[in-house]
Amino acid sequence: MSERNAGLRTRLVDVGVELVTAEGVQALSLREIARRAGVSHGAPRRYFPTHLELLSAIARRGFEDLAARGAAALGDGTESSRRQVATLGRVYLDFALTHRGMHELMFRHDLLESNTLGLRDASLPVFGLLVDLVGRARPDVDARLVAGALLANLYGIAQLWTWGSLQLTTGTDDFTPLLDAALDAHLGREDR
Amino acid sequence: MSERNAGLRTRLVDVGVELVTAEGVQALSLREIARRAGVSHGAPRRYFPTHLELLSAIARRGFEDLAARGAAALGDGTESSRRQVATLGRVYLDFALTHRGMHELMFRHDLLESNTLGLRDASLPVFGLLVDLVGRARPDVDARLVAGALLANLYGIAQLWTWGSLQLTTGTDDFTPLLDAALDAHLGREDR
DNA sequence: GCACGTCAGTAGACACTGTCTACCAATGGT
DNA sequence: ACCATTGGTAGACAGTGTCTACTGACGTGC
Repeated sequence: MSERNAGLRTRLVDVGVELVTAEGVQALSLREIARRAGVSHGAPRRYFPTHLELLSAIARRGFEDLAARGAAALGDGTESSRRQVATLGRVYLDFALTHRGMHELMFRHDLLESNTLGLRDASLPVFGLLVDLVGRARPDVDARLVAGALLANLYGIAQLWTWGSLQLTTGTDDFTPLLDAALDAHLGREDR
Repeated sequence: MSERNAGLRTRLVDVGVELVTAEGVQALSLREIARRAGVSHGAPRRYFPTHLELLSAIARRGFEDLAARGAAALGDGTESSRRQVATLGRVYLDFALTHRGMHELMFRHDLLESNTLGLRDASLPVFGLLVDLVGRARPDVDARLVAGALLANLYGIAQLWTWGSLQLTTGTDDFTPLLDAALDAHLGREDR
């Protein structure tokens, strides 16, 4: 515990990340976070004028974490762009399913202050990279359109899967077939 | 207003449907619904033991509404299965974007009592029909898998579009290109 | 050395939420 | 005429986010 008193601002976000990871979004009440940080319920207001801004700061950690995992998985980027998109998709789905609370928070737009500059800054480059890779993998189509459709597909799979709506119909408890189906659909089936 | 006193049970659901349509999910507090129905805040408890069960009943109306619109749009089903899936997709996206509050509620699993029998009963047949049509349109693949992936794609498009995350990147304010991209991707491009 | 203003956090109030419990008034059956 | 069940009221309770008044501590200027 070196950051026992590392500034209340970051400590609140730390507590929030732990809390949403361990207990989910509904546990992220302002007063509970303050309690676990060992301060009064009015203290967070000094750094986060509203509850939503604190939640946005916590979600921002999620996007940064996801981006870091993506970058780590891509490595030096020597693989084909097609395979790079595949690994990005797998990293995203893995993240969404192992950090369900955080993933839910990251896309609960009613809980986030979307004009929080940091949020867009942390989430946009991921999408930019995806557009770039898709454009390289399929030079024949509108990359932004296909990337958008693919992103929507991945997000939808993540959501329906966490709700269990797809295990019943697909039969397995492995989302790989779904992921491959989406990648094949949007990028075409080639090397595998 | 013939149903001025049509039984509190259905009146509460009516009020909820109006409310979520007009003001969104966050307006659906138990006490506000009771207020607008002209009863005390404890009255709903007689018919809906918990808030979630009332919300589930409201969401059920959404699924029934959506299913009715789908059936009406399909007509007698003389078109090709490929085109039938296309119309279903368009009906769904239209519904999601013109009834944003209701659509959000329908997929807010943290607000719904999933073991509410009526909910699964109202939402499953829609998916069953989709699997059936996909199987007819693409007999060469696992229909349940492709239908699941397509459904996830449509849901993701609906969500990202309502958040405005896709208008920026695709340029237009018409979701048709995205819908067509998803359909072409999962069902193959043929008649158009 | 001392007043002064700023900063960080406390404590309490307010309106609102969902749930629970005690009560009450009507209604219909025997 | 009595009684029990039904359908709804009213108040309490713990919890929430926000707002405001207040309290110390700290550094700076004089």
